[in-house]
Amino acid sequence: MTIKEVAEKFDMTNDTLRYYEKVGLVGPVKKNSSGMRDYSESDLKRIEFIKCMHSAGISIEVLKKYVDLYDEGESTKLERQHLLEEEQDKLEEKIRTMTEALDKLKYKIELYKTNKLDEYL
Amino acid sequence: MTIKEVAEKFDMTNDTLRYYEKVGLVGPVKKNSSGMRDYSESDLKRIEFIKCMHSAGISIEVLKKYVDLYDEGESTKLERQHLLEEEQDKLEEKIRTMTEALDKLKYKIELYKTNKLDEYL
DNA sequence: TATTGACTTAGACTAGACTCTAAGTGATAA
DNA sequence: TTATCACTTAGAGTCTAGTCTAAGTCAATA
Repeated sequence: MTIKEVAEKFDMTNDTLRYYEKVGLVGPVKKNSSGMRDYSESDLKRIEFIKCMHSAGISIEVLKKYVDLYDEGESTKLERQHLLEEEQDKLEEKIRTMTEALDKLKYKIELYKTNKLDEYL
Repeated sequence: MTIKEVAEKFDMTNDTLRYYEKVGLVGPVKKNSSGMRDYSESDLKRIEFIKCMHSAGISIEVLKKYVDLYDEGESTKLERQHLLEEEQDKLEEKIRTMTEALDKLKYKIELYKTNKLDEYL
């Protein structure tokens, strides 16, 4: 699969895909006889996982660490699990924070709708 | 209330408070006779609201726009409401995205725990 | 009185995550 | 066969949201 096709599939830019490869999140991606990237199935699966995790707010740095541990092999299994568990905690905390903010936002919108605004902001 | 006290109360830095004032999110904060900031109750309420919304991922730019509309007065009420409704939609979408990612993360951790990992990454 | 410490300002710097530019290569269409 | 187009690289530039620095002021303590 070409870089363009991958970019379209995952709705990201070619630049972002090359950037992910440069920092070592993906690949190195195989090149065809003309030197152009040809993404494999497993490249695609990595990209999907990374995109999903990154869109949830997990940093490139943390994802890179995970990928590096993965590439080191079996011996890092437990460390990888712990890394994921930490990210799970952070993610749950973030969702809580956002849900709280959402509630406040909804309350404020309610004030607007019922014309009961007399507050600061 | 001094800048230090406010920073402690909301767990942010003096620098961030000055930055918020510089971009017009808060204040202008009153100064005492020695030229030092003395935050009022309504400054504190703004800061609390802004901190909460920003921690949920609403950008400084959007918050600034809201504050500016607020300061323009009554006539912008409907526009402000619409702005908040848009942010509500975005926030709900973000929470959905993050919840999806969280589910995938939990599933992956389960694979680690039951030693069923045979996948990519 | 001298120094310490918390504040003030303007403005430079930083990190993270891209995003763009310039210069070049290879395959295909006119 | 020349032009066009999608790709390649290295490296520079951008944006957001701070964060830090330098130089200075003021009040309180040694």
